[in-house]
Amino acid sequence: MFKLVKKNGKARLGQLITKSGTVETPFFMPVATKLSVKQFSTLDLKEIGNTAIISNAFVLYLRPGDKMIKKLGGIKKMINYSGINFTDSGGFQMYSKAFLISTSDEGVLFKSPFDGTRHFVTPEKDMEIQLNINSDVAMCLDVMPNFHDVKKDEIEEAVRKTTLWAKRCKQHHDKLQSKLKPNNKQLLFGISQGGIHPDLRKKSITQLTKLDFDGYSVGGLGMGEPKKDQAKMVTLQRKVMPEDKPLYLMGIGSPVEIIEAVSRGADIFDSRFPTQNARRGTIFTSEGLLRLKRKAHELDQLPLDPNCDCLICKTYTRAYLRYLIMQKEGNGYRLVTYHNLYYLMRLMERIRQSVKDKTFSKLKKEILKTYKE
RNA sequence: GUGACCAUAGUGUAGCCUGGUAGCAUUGAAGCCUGUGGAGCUUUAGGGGCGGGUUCAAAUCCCGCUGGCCACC
Repeated sequence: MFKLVKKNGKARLGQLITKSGTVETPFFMPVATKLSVKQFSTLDLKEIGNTAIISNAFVLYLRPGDKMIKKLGGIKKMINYSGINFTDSGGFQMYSKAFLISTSDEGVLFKSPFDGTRHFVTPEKDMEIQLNINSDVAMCLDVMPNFHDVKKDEIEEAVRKTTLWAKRCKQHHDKLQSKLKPNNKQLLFGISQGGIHPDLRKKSITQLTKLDFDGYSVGGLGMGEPKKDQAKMVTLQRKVMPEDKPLYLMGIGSPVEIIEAVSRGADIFDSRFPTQNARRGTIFTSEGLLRLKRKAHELDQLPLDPNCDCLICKTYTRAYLRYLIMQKEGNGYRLVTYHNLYYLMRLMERIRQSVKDKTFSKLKKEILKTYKE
């Protein structure tokens, strides 16, 4: 369920309504593959005003097992997080040789990176896993080729398979859901593929929209494609899909790309970008990127971001945080993760507010200027 | 005092026996990171204590000095 509340240009303010509650869009989800944002707790998430996270159905199926999570009452009860939760299908893992063995029209053969055991996952099976886990929003099992070392005809083949599987996901999901009460239903999003080829991408989205999903994701991007092409795919998808459905740009989490995508009608984002960058010393600030590991900050008494009012900026100096990161102290990773996610939460908040106030373009200009070059 | 061992990049080390481009880790510098395998990748900078000998050629073999370390007295 989605309600479009307001628009400013193509930027949208909306509400995503799930069985665990309603959250305002646009929003960003930190990645919690194994039911935990790395170095972060659900208490921290609540404190910074985070409203949604995404975990990974395939990884959870391997450990601790979807049936185990079902016994524990589903994700929501198990981790006691106040926000809503998405699960990714595991399609993204096809990008990783550590997981993928082969795919066929029937499904995908994965190996467990934990113990090497093999698992054949069909679209139907994937839906069952995600329903056992009982996330608020499930994702279709898609086929994600690495478009850097793959020819166009292989991307076309991925689109074909993705559509085929989307159909089977939807049918099986409907069947499983039919037994549930209306206020207890899991949402299901389709995922488009097609790399950065407009014709393939358009074909993919068009086919998906016929299946009537609760939302539509742009998949397969955030892999080093030119920013222009990424933006083009968002524009294209927004144009083809229904306006009263949310557009989820998967895997994108840099401030500039988020605001560019919002300006083209994207509503939902997720990425490891802010958390991974934090751990590696790249900090988001009101003055642009801060490279914390530079020696120039060895004695730096300033906070990470002088204009930030997060607990970390109010408490610690760059010098101390730099030292902790250099020492690879777990606590240091946590502190910088806190700031980067806090920064992104505030950005999303400002985006929503600016759509309300009709000042989105001004905000976009400010963010682009901040991260110029 | 006597004897043994050691001395290589900021730091920690490999090579030495069987002379011939000095390798690795970390640190420094720059960049990358986007539906996360618990912290990665790429590029780059920086070196054989001092003096002498042997040799076409010495981090490598020999002598002395200096410094360290251990044992004994």
